[in-house]
Amino acid sequence: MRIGELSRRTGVSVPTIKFYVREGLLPPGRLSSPNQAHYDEGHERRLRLIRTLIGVGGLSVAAVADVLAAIDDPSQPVHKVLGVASTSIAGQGTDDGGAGGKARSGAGDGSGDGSGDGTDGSGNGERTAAVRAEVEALLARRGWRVSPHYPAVDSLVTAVAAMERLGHGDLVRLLDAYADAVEIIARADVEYVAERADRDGLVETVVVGTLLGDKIIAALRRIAQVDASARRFGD
Amino acid sequence: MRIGELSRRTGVSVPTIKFYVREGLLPPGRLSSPNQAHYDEGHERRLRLIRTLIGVGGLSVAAVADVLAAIDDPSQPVHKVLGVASTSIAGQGTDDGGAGGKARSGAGDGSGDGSGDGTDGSGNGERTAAVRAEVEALLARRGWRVSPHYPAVDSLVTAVAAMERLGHGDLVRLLDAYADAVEIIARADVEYVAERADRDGLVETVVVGTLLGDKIIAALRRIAQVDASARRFGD
DNA sequence: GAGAATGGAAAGTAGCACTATCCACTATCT
DNA sequence: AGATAGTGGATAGTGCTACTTTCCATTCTC
Repeated sequence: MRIGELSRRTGVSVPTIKFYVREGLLPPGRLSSPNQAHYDEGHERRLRLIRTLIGVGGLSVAAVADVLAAIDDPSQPVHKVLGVASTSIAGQGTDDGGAGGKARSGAGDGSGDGSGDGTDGSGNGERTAAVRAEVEALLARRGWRVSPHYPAVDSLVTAVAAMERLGHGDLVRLLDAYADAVEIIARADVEYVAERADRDGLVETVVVGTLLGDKIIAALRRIAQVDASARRFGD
Repeated sequence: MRIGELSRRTGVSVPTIKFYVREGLLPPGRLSSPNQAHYDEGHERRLRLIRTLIGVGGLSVAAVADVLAAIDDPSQPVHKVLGVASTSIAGQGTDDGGAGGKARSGAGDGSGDGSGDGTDGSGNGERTAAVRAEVEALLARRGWRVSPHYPAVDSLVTAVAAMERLGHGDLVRLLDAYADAVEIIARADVEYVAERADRDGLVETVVVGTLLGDKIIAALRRIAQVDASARRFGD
């Protein structure tokens, strides 16, 4: 098929498709003449994936490029790809919290206010270190064997530290219940992956399952909260 | 304190603070003279919350404005605020999936591409309806009593539909395990809220706990996946 | 009373995700 | 063979968001 049909089938405009090709999200079509290219269902599939990652997954175009590059690289082990996917998600949402002053720009900065300590938000550095220790204690308590450099550990530390900074440190008590719950989820995730021997598109499945899975879990939590609340306090 | 100190304490630049005041995220300081205003710890607290919502929570400035307005309105029941928070999160991530073409704008919409069906991506409308039925069956099976108009239900439907569209409909089988897990989480959440009688700042706690809680749960899931995977397949 | 800080308004900027416009072709219909 | 629509490739432009910069007439602080 040619670009027009690809556009019609996916609902993505022709200029946008061209844009994705330029950005390296979508491989170019196969040229049959200097200005005539053909696209196949692989392109269509990929394009749908891109739109979902951007639209439902909330990733930026650059993040999608990273994720897709990792998916396409057959030498990447699955967990590495997942790492890329996690940090790509995180890239648009897990950062800062009241320290330096820049959250989205990232131009020159150069550690402008690198005063020894104290002058800033609220002795941020040591706080984060304390939280990190707390988190590592949790992992040890759980017997979860994971490298402390795994990006998700950083996300966890960032989020917990943010809670404490806001004066909601009490919420940390919920972490053990969350860990219980998450074990169930992770077991199901891994079980699902384990039972399909076909490695074809497995990496994509993992990425989709993880990214969209997060959205699903968040939505289910809201719904379950409503129900639990109704149950606890009577209708 | 004056704006300079507020800035120093929180690490947010003076112009940015002014910007937040203009946008209605932060109430203006109390004027003592025509050009001299005072800010208190309430402002500081609020400013930290804003930065966290934007930075860690990934909300847009407009979404933060909505959430804060809901938090501040004492006539809003907690679940309504949560609804606003959910949709504010969703606003930057749960939409589209391959149909209309715009994903981030959201200006006038008015159900723009209401073509009967077919011409578009892949008979999207009926698919979504089927998914919705599936989701409602899940809720019924679980005995979760929640209005089907609750925004989280829409998010859930959107995410599941996106999975199916990508050819990963199999993943839906994980939903029951997720539901089990999420019940644990929601019970803990509600329990936590229930045991603090002080309604002071309770709404804020719920919002923070929900928004940051999602990040925490996602991070924990990644970590637990790594562990479960190692356990399943041997080191 | 001099220099720094403040409030308020308005204009400017950087990044992002597209979108529009061109151009020289090619495909297809008639 | 000619008209019309579609194509690849490149460059420029658009709209939106989240700030920044620049002003200026005060006001605080030393």
